[in-house]
This record gives sequence, C-alpha cells and structure tokens, in this order.
Amino acid sequence: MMERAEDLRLSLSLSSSLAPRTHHVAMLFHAPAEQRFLEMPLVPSAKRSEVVVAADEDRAGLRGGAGSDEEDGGCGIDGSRKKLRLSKDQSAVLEDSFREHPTLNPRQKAALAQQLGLRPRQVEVWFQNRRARTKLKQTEVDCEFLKRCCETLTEENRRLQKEVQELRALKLVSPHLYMNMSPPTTLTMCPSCVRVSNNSNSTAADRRGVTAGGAAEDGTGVVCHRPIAVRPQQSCVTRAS
DNA sequence: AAAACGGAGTACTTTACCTCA
DNA sequence: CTTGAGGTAAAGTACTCCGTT
Repeated sequence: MMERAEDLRLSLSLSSSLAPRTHHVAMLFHAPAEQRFLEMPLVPSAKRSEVVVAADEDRAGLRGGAGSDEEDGGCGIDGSRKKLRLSKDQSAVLEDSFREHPTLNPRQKAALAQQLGLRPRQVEVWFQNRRARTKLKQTEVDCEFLKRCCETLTEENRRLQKEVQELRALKLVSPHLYMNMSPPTTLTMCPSCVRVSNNSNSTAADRRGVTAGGAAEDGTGVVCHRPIAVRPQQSCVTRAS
C-alpha cells in the first residue's frame, strides 16, 4: 500500500546526521544547511502504479521550463481540479532540498520550480505539506516516547508500593529486626531530600525514612519517601546500580 | 508609539486519486 | 470486473506572526 511506502520515506530516526545528498541540489543553494530536521531516508515508492508513473513521465516531458503562478491552474475544462502527481524524480529532488533546508526563500523556490518544471506555487505547497508531515511524524514519535515513560513510571510506582507494603508488614511482625535492618539499596536519593538525609543525629529509622505509615514527613506536611542509599545528584526515580 | 499592510508560516479542510477487500 | 471504504498527497482557506512603512 502507498501508506507503507510513505511511512518508509518519512520514517524518522533520532540521529542528527544527514544522509549524503545529490550534487545538483547542493549546487543550487548557497545557504548553510539547516539541521534542525531529522533524517528521513529516501526510499523509492515501490508500489506506485504503472499508470501514474506513465502519466508523470508524460507530464514531465510536456512541461519544459518554469511555469508562472498564473498559468495552468490545474483545472479541467469543466473547472474541476486536476490532481497533480509528482514524479519520482521530482519528489526525490524536493526531498533532497527539504533536507537541505525545510523552508525556502523566494530564490530557492524559483530555482527549484525551474529545475523541476513546476510552478513556484506548487513547490511552495509541497514544502508546506512536507513540513506538516514531518511535524505529524515527530508528534507520533514524541507520543510513543511519552507512553513508554508513563509505563516505566507506572511500573516503578507499583514496585515501590509493594516495597512499602513489605516494610509495613515487617515492622508489625518483628519491630526489633526492622529497626536494625540495613536499608534497602534499590533507590537513590531525591535531591530535595538531601537536607534530611544529611542529618548526622538521625536515628536508623530516620535514616531509613520510613515511619509507621511507611513514609516520613519533613515538618512541612509533605510526605517524603526518604533515602535509602544517598546520591544527591540523582533524581528520585534513578535506580542505584 | 500605534496602526496599516504585506509576506510567510501553520492549522485545518477539501478534493482527486490510489489501493485493497 | 465493479464498487465502496479508507488512506494519502496536492491544493485551498483562514488565521497568526512579524517586519516594514
């Protein structure tokens, strides 16, 4: 399906490196390459129908030089809008150019239009739509990333809840053992808790930071699951090695 | 400094065409 | 072979932002 071919063409990687470009495009523009867009490997649209390709080639043959914005509105005799399909070559050149700079100045637009035998307006529209597609893809990638973050935090939360429950049970069963046990080492220190953990006068229970309720209060009313192994520079969710 | 204006960009929509069941 | 649904890309429209006058 066309969708899958498009997906390949638009597939985003988090690499910031740029793929090698063809020379004819690089020579067209003198502005420095903008690298804020992600790499999008070019994969030829394999499933394009023969009919369309033939039509594209016909059109490419017919269109000689650059058209103007006024000429050939792309409408049929009855006023209906005729849909333009860009040829593979045209798309490839536009893609290369897009990787070079996702926005065009008027000179670049005119040069591209002339090179491809398109109207400047068509080049402009292609870039607008291309930016929209890139943004959409990036949004999907971001969404996936946040989903994974959410799953990780949910799992971490589950684990911590379980740990609290186990400690509560242990305290009920054998308080003496509980007070003398060495602290679990699965959590690192939350920076906001350093003040409390550095108190040298604190008791073992204080250092453990777990009250009868399973959590400690720092005097401000804020419940704080206190440190176990202190690492001030790391966040609460960082796992000790 | 504020208003008017134009150019360029984005968001959203429409339309034509393609693929597939 | 035909048809309808769903998807995609090209193009249209409305709006915002920003620099200039």
